[in-house]
Amino acid sequence: MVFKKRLDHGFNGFRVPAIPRAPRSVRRRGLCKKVEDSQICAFELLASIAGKLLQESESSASSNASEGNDHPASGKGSVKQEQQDEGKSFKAGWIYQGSCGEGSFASEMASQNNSHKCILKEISHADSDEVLERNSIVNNSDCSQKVSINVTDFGKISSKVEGGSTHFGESFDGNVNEIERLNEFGGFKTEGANTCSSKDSMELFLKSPNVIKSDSNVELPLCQDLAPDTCFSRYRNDVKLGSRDDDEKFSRCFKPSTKAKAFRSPPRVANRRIRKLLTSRYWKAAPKLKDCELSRTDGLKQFYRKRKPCCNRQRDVLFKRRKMFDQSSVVISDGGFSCESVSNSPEKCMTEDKNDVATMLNGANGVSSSVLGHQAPFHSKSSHVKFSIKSFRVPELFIDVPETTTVGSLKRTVMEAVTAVLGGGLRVGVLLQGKKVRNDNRTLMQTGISHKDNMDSLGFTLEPSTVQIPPPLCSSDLPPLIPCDPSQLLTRSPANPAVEISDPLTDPPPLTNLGNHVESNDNTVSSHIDTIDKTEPDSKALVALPAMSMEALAVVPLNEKTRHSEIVQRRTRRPFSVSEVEALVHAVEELGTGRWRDVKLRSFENADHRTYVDLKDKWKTLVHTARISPQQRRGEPVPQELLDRVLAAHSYWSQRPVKQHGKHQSGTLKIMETPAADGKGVEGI
DNA sequence: CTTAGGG
DNA sequence: CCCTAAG
Repeated sequence: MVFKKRLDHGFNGFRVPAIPRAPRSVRRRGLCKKVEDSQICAFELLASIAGKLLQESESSASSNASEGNDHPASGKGSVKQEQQDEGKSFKAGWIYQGSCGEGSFASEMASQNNSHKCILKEISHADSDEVLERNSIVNNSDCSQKVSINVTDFGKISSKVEGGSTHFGESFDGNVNEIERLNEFGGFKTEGANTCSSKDSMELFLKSPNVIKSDSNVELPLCQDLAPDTCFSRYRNDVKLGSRDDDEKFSRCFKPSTKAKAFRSPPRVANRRIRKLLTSRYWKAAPKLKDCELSRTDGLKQFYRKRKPCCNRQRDVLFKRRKMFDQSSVVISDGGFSCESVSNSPEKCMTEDKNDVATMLNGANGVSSSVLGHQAPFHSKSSHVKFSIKSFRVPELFIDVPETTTVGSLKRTVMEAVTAVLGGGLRVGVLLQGKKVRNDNRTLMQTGISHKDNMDSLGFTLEPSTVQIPPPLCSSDLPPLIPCDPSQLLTRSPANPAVEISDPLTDPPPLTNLGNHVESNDNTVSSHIDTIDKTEPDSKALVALPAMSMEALAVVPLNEKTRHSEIVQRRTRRPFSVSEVEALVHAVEELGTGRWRDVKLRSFENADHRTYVDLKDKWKTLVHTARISPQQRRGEPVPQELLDRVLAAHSYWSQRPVKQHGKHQSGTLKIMETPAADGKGVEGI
């Protein structure tokens, strides 16, 4: 059974801006081909589901009153109660669903490989149908085969056909167990969660018809209509990172959010603009964190310290958060959920991690919902950081269903998976300038998150909270389960940086909290599995857009820059893949050296992490590499052919300065397939 | 903001 | 990759 690598698909809650990702590493290429269609569908499904969840949460948010009721992750017993108690409260609902979903999901996966009951009523037809059809297309040959749909953090989905015997279920099972064993997956109790719970949860969802329908309708269309294949292909495209075709397709798929970059001419600025637009545009769809007020350092720390008992702590947090929400301000702890676990007693954290997660989710939802309600109040206190989170990406999901399954069951399965992930297996990551901020104990100020600075670079991610297992899974041929999301993508690459980046100085002692493990795992995973595209850190998950009017922050802090120096982290190292090199070489062949910006635009438009300076530097190193003996070369070997081209292009362009108009023209490169037709060439003539 | 180079 | 000087 080969598991295809899942493609990353930028997916933020609802059409969201995707973070550009570079093509995956060559290594994974082979694995990644296949059923992309289904992926898309699944993706869509996922998106729709996420949307539903969000909406539901929003709608019901107002109604939640009971704080004490949440025992989110507590597991089995509490599930039903919660359901009843909190069914109305969207937040609770989320949690509950989440945990239930997971459990059910897991259990089902384990127990029934073949059939999934259609607990869920049909949510949306088009989507599922699509998915099934596509799957069937792929798998049509063998009925016994199973179709696996893998939804990554990014929201990308990859489906695979597994040979006759389906192992997915098995493997999944194993994973689940593993997870349980580790306590990583709070809500992942197979036993506790049974179909019933899942059903219930599903019903809960169904109860809010509006949500469901609207979402599915809304979301699916985006991708389905737009050749999904192509969209995905982009990710796989190893050769050209930024090939226009891909971009175009891509953009088509995700019009609104997708890559702002595609649309922006001047990269960053435009990007920001777009972000803002998007933010406003999707305000409703994607819950935002508005007016999140972060109390600074002291406040945060104390805030945490005060709640030691995990359970209580969680509740308190939730409670406070809700409160905050009500006030139209969200409190974001620097540590975030993971942080809590970290700073406090680890063990407890471990066990209750799930709870935390759930809480977190609730908080998020609550936030968004509340945000919607009160956008106005901006308290611009000098020491507060305000921002909004546009949307979150749904973490990777791995879905395995038999071909013979019904659309309805598929939907249900996806729903459950999504619910499970959202409800129990997520943790929040904070990205600053594309880098993961690992140190939970640092204050925002120390981290460099001040209301005045870096707001644009501030991001949040939702990552699978359960980790530890992932690495093995990933590395092994096991299908990437939820935890393993490379993208990490989350971690995907971008995220990875966290590990490297973490500031040695300030980094609090290795708390070895889940969070840390996770991250490290992610890194590991990503390194093994994918490589490229994970971009940023963005990785994965969700993207938080700073779009808010930071300007609103009136007071300028005195210390704004204060700690910046500390923050300054080196960008994570992202070795160029062969495909990237190929793209670079090709671009340079055509454009010549000295036009790095053009090269960037031409071939790396979508690779946010590659700046023209990076490209220039890479070229520099390539030239050097080409000149040294193969034995002296390090890193991923670059095909000699490319190196030859590098030298040829280098020498060619060295002779004809770009600036020169006439001369180079005549000789124009024979070396290159595509002579510089661009600017200079033309001009020269 | 881009380039070009050194570090 | 970073940093910086120079257009």
